[in-house]
Amino acid sequence: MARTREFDIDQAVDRAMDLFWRRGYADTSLPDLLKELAIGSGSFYAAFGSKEQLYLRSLDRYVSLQGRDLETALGEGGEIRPAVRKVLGSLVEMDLADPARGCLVVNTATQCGDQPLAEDRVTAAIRQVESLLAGALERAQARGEISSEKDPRGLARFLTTFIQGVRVVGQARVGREFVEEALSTAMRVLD
Amino acid sequence: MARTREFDIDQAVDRAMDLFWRRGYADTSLPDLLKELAIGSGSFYAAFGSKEQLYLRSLDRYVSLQGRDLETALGEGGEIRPAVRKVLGSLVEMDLADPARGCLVVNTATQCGDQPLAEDRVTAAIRQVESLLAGALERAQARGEISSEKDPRGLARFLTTFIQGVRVVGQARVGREFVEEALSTAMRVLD
DNA sequence: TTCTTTCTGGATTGATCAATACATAATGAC
DNA sequence: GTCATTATGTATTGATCAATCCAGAAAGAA
Repeated sequence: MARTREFDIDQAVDRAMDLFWRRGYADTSLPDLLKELAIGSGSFYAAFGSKEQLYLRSLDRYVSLQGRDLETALGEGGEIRPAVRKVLGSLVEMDLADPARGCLVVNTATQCGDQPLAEDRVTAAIRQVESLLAGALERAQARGEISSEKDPRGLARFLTTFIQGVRVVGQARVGREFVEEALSTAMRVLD
Repeated sequence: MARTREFDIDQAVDRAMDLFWRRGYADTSLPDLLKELAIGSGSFYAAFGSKEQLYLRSLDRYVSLQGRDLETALGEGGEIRPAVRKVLGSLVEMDLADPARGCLVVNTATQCGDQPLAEDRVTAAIRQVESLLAGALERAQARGEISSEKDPRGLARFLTTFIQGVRVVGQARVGREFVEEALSTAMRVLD
């Protein structure tokens, strides 16, 4: 039998995700990654194939975690309006706490202009957010929290787009008040 | 006296802006720039100092052009609602026509995480959009097009944030219908 | 133990990067 | 024409990049 791997692959992906998130694809060099993961280049290529493949894997991990969080926030059985408000508010808090990060999906969308594999993942991630929101809005409408005249899909698409805007403006360091006012105004489309 | 420059600096900045816009900062190499501008490296460094300086100059040019367009679209004396709708719609058309481009300001915000000079320009660009929108909304409110109960600044900040979201989602290739529905829903905050 | 297999990490590869050096060309002042 | 000055483009620099090579180490099977 062969020698066993000395590091945990999933944990390494998490660390790589964090580094790519903070510094972007181009500004994260292979030496940076090797140092962060505390492995040598032989182990790196044996485990991940290439920098690009690890990036895609990190992105998948990010989308998975993000989706789980959103699903939890929207599925707790509470009212839809405070739930959505809380989701938006937590994005603002994240941006204020660490403006350099932003959203890995948004960063990928604007950085990897012609990488088909990355593009597909970005599209899927946006669709995932739309889908989770639409489901929650439909359930809220069935419960009578949202007027039956409203279109849950349109609302979901609006919120999905607005969320991406929040992630961008959050990186622009315009201050809490700016984003909070935008957020409060956006919430009115649910009325 | 000295030899005269054989190329037009402003035109070169425009071309560089276009290239940076399409390919991003990291993926635009110096040879790429030299080929696009049709100059040698000597001329390049004499005229622009460095790749980074030319990028900042290109970004300034972009923000200036963008601001002028927005000012024109909002200042033509027409009604505010069709004007805003037209601004948003033209962004959608741009994204559909050339999804790889997106918005140079958004791309800068998400790519240059720790470049103070770029950060300041991003912040200023967002504030510029906010300011132009707030002015137009105030004028519309004075004209009675917008309820006096509404807060123009809050509306402007909302629209500014939403616009950034449109630019991101436009790059995500989710299709025209998605963005159009988001846009129609967003317009309802002006009612 | 001996063998096969896989992991490990330092050394190395060739490519490419942004930026500089430098010889030459062009310009107007004199 | 002569000269000082600046533009131009090629050749070159040293650094850094992602990726590969390879000798040695660790593991279980026999």
